[in-house]
Amino acid sequence: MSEQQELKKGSTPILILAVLAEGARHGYAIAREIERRSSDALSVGEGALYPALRALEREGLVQSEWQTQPSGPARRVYTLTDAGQAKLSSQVRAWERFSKAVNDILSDNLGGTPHVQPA
Amino acid sequence: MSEQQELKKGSTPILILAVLAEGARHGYAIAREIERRSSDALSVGEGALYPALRALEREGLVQSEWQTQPSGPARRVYTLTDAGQAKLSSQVRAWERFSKAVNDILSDNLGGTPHVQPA
DNA sequence: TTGACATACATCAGATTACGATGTATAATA
DNA sequence: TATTATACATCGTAATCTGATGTATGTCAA
Repeated sequence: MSEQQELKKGSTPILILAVLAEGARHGYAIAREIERRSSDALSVGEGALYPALRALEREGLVQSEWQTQPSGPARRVYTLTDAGQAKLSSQVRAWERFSKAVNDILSDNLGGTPHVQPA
Repeated sequence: MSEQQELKKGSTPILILAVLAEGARHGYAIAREIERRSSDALSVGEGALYPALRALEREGLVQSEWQTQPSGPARRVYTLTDAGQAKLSSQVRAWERFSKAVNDILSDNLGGTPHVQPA
């Protein structure tokens, strides 16, 4: 499947990778960070988050390690791998192409700058 | 489900509505138009197109009518309803919010203008 | 005339994904 | 004591996409 079609189906993995690019985090913190950075416009439910994290680890894009705390439950902390960083880069490019394509199709409804039609 | 979460799952309906906003078209022509207007960046396969059209009609967002041709197979021509036009408008706004939110999360990987951090 | 290709509809199995609920457990706060 | 927040995880259900397959018609080239 092409990366653009992956994006069409689910944006969760790219959002997780983007958050992890800033540094290692545990699952719950990733979800909160996605909400914070999108001003609560996006949220990844736990039923989507944990399966997605396991899939990313299975694909070698993230690594995880249990971390105990002096207080509170243990956390599984995720780190972006080199492969994950590379995947993020190509996914970001795919997102740019995808969102441009959608904007092109919606352009007449967006009220933006009119497009120049190729001859 | 919120409209933004609908977008996360599937962009096909909004693309179809946007094409139909320009005028009535039959299914096959809708698919070709989506490819054309996105410069082949997006395509809706037939296995996604026809079920999506039927769903849109079930929801009252489009209407269809069989049209015979002097030559070639009959076509089912779809027209946007008033409800469909209204839905398109709100979906376009939802798309703008959604893509902005994704861009906010990806911002550090996009190389665009840096964001001002709120105090 | 045969085959390939484009048009045009439609359905199906299989896979993926998301949602919402539920469950476990710890700790702080009211 | 009850609620809320943290933090993990799984499950059933629903929705959706892909790719394949099927039916037909029409055109065009070999």
